[in-house]
Amino acid sequence: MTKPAPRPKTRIQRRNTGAILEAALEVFSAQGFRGATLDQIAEVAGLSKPNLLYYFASKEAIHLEVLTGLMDTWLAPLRALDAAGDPMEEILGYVRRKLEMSRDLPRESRLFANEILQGAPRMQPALAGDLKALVDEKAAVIRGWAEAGRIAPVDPHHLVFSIWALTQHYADFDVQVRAVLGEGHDPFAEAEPYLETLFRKLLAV
Amino acid sequence: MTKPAPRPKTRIQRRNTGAILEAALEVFSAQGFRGATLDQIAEVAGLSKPNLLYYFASKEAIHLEVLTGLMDTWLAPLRALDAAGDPMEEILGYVRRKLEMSRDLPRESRLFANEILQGAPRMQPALAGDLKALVDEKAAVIRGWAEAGRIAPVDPHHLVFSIWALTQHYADFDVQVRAVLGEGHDPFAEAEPYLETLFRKLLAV
DNA sequence: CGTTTGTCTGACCATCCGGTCAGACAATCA
DNA sequence: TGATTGTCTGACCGGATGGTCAGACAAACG
Repeated sequence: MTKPAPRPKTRIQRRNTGAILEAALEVFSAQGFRGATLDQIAEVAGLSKPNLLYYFASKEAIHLEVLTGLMDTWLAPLRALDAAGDPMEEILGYVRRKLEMSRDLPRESRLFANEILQGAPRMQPALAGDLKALVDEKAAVIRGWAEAGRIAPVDPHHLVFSIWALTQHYADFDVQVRAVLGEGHDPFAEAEPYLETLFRKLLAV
Repeated sequence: MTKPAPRPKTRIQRRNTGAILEAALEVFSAQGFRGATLDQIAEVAGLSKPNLLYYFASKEAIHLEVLTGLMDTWLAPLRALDAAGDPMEEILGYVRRKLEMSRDLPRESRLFANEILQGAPRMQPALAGDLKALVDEKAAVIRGWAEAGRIAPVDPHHLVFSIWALTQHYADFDVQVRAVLGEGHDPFAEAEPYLETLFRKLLAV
């Protein structure tokens, strides 16, 4: 057979591509794209390097697949923001879900952070495309709430940025947060009420 | 003469070490430590690779020198927080200075972000040492203000984290912010009044 | 059972990259 | 001016790393 391995078809393919993507997430998120090596990923996945390259065309291809495969998960919390719900509870719920993702999926957060820090060389289109569309849509919802006087007037885009910044900070800069707090702290447990208060005050009419 | 080049002594040494550190900041901040190469730094600095290694012992040594050399600049805004000043104006001033640093010194911001994202392998001691000490000191000041009823009660450490997160986000995730906002926006100009409002509401008694 | 299709690997290659070194070249100064 | 000290480079080295390939091996299926 020729080189391009078809997408998950057989049982073995599903298992191995899954193991590779999981291992790649582990390694890429910890070392960045350039810092990660195929040998590391192969070892974590429990496969040989040539076997990785039997399933994926290149290191680039693995990275891209991890990135795109995680986009849906990553944007789900924002998608769940419901125009029909109560404004304050919807936004606070979004904050809470994002903070939980930072706590439970820090590798995903760091993976995206690494990519964007380097100028998003492999994600530029997705940012200006799907992401912008989604944010614009939800920003319109938030603007509607503000204009109806149901929350305080705020710039909806920068509100979203501030939610991203404040929640992802606890995943991306985890070592710094823990170093500054010292022993005996649970950053996420402390951040939750802090952020709830912050956004309640910001949005109260 | 032996290998270790003495610290800036002659005119030429000062000029070249300066050019190297400037070039290293440029390259390390854009590519991360692992992604940067000595050839790139040498080219940006206008020197040959062996000449870099005449002035610095290794790639590691250059990186460490850039990092430590920038710490003072980086922490200056927080150091300037004055216990004797007006609480609200002091904190808003700190926010403004940090945002200006994100705008004017984005390379420095990304350099630190890269380092911390990778687990701060070369900065752990500085974080748990000088940085923690400085933050603890200023946190005590803020706690004092809160207990005196001059600002609303807040967790001072997480207040500092939120200032870092919100301001550095505009430097570190610049491409994402610009992609989502689209053409015709000045992220920093928009962020300034947004952040001022946010912190005014958070801290108002 | 044999054939076809799919899975896997050891050995290998080319390139990149951090780092070395002998010695050329330039500045300084007695 | 000659000697000393400081600056710089071309050529080279060894290890790491992404990627290839011929063929061994296993599963599926008629």
